Amino acid sequence: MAGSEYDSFEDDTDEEAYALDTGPLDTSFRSQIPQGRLHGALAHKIGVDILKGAYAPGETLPNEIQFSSSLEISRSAFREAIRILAAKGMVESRPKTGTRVTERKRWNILDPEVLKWMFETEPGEDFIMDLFELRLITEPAAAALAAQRRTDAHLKAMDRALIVMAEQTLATEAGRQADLDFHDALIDAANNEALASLSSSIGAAVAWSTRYKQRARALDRDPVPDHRAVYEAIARSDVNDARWCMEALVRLALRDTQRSMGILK
Amino acid sequence: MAGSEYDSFEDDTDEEAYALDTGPLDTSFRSQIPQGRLHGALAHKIGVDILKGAYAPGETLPNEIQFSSSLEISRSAFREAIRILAAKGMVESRPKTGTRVTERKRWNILDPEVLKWMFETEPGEDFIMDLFELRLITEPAAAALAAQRRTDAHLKAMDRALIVMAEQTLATEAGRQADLDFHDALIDAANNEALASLSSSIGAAVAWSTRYKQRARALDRDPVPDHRAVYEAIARSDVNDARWCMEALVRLALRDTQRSMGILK
DNA sequence: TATGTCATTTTATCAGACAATTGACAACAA
DNA sequence: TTGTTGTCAATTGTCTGATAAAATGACATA
Repeated sequence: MAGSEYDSFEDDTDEEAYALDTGPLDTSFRSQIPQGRLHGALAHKIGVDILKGAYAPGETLPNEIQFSSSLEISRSAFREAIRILAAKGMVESRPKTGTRVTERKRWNILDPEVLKWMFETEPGEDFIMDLFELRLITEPAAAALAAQRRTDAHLKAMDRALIVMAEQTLATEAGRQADLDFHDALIDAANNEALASLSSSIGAAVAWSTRYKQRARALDRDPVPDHRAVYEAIARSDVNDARWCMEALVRLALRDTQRSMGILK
Repeated sequence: MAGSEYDSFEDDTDEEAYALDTGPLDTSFRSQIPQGRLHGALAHKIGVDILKGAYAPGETLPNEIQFSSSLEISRSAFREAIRILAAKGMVESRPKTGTRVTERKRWNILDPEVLKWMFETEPGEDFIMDLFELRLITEPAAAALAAQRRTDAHLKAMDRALIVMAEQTLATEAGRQADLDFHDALIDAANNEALASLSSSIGAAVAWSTRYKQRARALDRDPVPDHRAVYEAIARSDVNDARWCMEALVRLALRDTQRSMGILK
């Protein structure tokens, strides 16, 4: 598993986190150890710029000729990048008028990539609250469904993940992966494709943010007991307790995230 | 408002519903009164084919040269279409290996376009159940939040929409629009951007399906009383009742959808 | 005032070339 | 045998430059 280095969800290296913001018209995204394809890297860059507000909704981008040549990139690669952003609802193109940023309401902010870009831009507190409020709605419900529908295989997978988490902690890549594995197994147990899509999008984005978390300060709290409690409730098929324990878990995660982002002191 | 005819979410005309399925390698999408851009139409076509299972996950599509020339389309337009699908997690390209359909688990099925494509393919009962199960989780929660946070302006907008619904019914475009307006106002009242994104994606797709619904058989049930009950609870700031009424509303919508799709007799 | 025509701007599409990546396999070495 | 290295070929990726089509806004006309 562990994601082929080569897919549309480009694996960002840590270098990127240290990249200087040189404004919307630089070409640094090119020299930054050009990971992945040009169109993907460019979509990423413009997407993040839009999320940062460098281009406001309603604003039209420079036209293809100007923009692509100012970025020293071919029109085709540029257009493919724009196509990606349009597919995520962030821009809209039409002849004569040009390509303009759509109103924020229409952005697919639950798209995994958009969500990841969001967390790269140090999103506002209100957005983080919205996201966790949504998690607070869906995750406990998912846990409740999992408690009803889980099989022994699901329990086994969750248990395995918890063991790895316990010995690796979230400071290691393996530990974070185990955390994801736990949630994946839980979502799989809930047996709802739509819920799974939503949950894995958000989960991945939040997990991504924990990398910054860990960088900022080592977490003092041990995450295993909360997870274990959820596991036990699901193992007992205790629907209400599963719901409740998961709610507690998400609330703790929220606090950790707020703390790491300086919202709580 | 009412969506410019000219955006990446191409407005499909009714003609399309009558288009014959001529298999994956035809070029009919071109002559079908070519609505919108070629890349969008092609992404639509291939996307729907993937959802229908014409291309299975893991399968690699014909290479760019072959595929684009068999469709009598330029490579650039073809590539832009593929870029769109990749942005939605449905395919993955790499040199030498080609472009292959990704595993279903990675598709962004909550993307508004993907969802719309899904409903065009007469999705399976299990998918519809998953989707309504998710609505059953999120919509009552949204109604509860709306009951806490609504302003008089929200109430006014909802009331206006209900009046239009009452006099137009869901058989007219204006009536369906009023239905959407009601839910938009409700979601706006809930004041959660992430929840709004999710809810409007699903809501739009389901509303889209009601067009087929109406075509199949006129709905006997009057939808206004259920909506009115939700409205009143929100107006009273009665959180629990708002949640409960919305749950009832979604359950009724589920029954209608099942009925129209022949799942219930 | 309303309507139709037309020029202009911009994206959309096309064609064809070359570059870069990578998977497969052969050749070779330890 | 086993692992390493190198070569080849297939495919996507990128570039260039040209032409088509769409939509806006100005302008003429009724």
